[in-house]
Amino acid sequence: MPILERSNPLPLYYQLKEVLKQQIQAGHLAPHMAIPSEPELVAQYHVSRATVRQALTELVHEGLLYRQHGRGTFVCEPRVQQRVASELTSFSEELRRRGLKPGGLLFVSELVRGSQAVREQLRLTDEEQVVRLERLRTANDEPIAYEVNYLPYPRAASVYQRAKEVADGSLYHLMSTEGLAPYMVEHAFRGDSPTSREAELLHLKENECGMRSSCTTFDETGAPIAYTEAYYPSGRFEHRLTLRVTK
Amino acid sequence: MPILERSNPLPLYYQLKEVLKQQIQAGHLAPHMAIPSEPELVAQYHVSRATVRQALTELVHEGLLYRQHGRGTFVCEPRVQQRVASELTSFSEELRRRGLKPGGLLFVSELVRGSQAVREQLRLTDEEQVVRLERLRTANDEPIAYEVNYLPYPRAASVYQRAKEVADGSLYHLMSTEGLAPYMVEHAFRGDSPTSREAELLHLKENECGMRSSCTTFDETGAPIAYTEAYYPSGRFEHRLTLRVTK
DNA sequence: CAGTGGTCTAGACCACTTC
DNA sequence: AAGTGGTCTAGACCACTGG
Repeated sequence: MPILERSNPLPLYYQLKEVLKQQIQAGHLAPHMAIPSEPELVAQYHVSRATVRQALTELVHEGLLYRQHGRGTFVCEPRVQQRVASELTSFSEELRRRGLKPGGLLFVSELVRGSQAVREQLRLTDEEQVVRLERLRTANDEPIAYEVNYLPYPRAASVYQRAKEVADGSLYHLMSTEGLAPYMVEHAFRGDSPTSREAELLHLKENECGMRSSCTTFDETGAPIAYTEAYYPSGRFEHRLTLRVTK
Repeated sequence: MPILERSNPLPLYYQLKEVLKQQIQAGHLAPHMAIPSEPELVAQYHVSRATVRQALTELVHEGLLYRQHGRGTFVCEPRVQQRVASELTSFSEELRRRGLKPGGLLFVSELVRGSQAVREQLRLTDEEQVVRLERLRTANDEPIAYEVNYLPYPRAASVYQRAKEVADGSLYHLMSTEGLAPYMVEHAFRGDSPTSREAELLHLKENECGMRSSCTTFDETGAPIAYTEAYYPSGRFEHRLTLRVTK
């Protein structure tokens, strides 16, 4: 049983969370098994019950544990653990998880005024411009999606300068390192036919149909930090999203 | 300033949450405005700081507030509040929000063995059957989606008996009242062409394309409680989902 | 009944922001 | 320096579950 380090700058509840996470991943705490009760954890790790409860409450929110009043605290199924943990993963990570090799081409990275729809979504003032990234995504070197990202300019200046890094990588990850951390996204999906440019880049026949998605990303304060439009031709990629119910 | 009732069976932190929610909705606490500090709330409502923090922490999780260390606690934008609150809404509610009149026809409600895909998703044993509901959804009396729901039978027996109620209503709501509360859903979307039955019911031309979705619903323990397949023809409905980033 | 998680208190010290 | 939220303690009583 590991001991929590009081000299460690990381909070005790956070250290306890990490210990429990590792025990779950290592299989010492199996799905649907009760973990030690709160008083037991208090005794084992020499912390107060409030600290134990803070650790457990956060693990419940992260989908690793569930509680039952009067019975105990239990380990969630791996299926739930993974899905809740992956509520927002990058496209490339998702491809790797499905055993595909992610790749991509960055066609354009430019500063433009943007269409009215884009300006509305990003709530720009009259003077502001947008960073526009145009990407062709590939899986095992086959084109599977055409994607255009828009970011509000003065705020995303540093992302613009590092735009070349996102050709086959994660825009969300780059944004997070530059002070534009996604907090919430709204996705919209609909069946649609491709534009001529999409048909060309994705090697589609005239009437081949697919799916179009729009996605607006917000930071913690509710400010829009990205707007993305993408086209997925039929049969090459399935978009998967995990939601939890807020009661 | 309302006073919390100690004789009320509802917990103090819960009463405080409700008071703050009402003040936000009534506009007494405007977006991006700081709410009273934690010590101020302690004094105003005569509760301990731990109680105040429990109320605030839950409101942060629900997307109504955000905290900034050293600065204060602030009200989220209505846009964020609404979207986070609607992480899983019923189809009919969603239509009403968009100003459309929801409706529907229940074609079939039956007990069947189910395809292998369905049986795998619901993790059925060899003896178990599934409840199958087949629905045509309408908005303003126009068909907009064809949907088939599967529920694991012995568990969903009471839902099966009340199946007629869900023709134009919410299956999730009915399930919740019958001990099958959704905790997590996994949605998958892809562009696709309609089957002949879908084309007929939705009045589609041969090559008209649309979107197909599959959705598996789980309860708190990770047990699958529903599996849904749906087809949305192009141009009639846009599927919107809100996600929050778990860090 | 004993054991579990749910609620609550009255303190304390710290890290961060602002002035 | 003053005020904010972040962490932590050592208790207490309650509601729910199980044998």
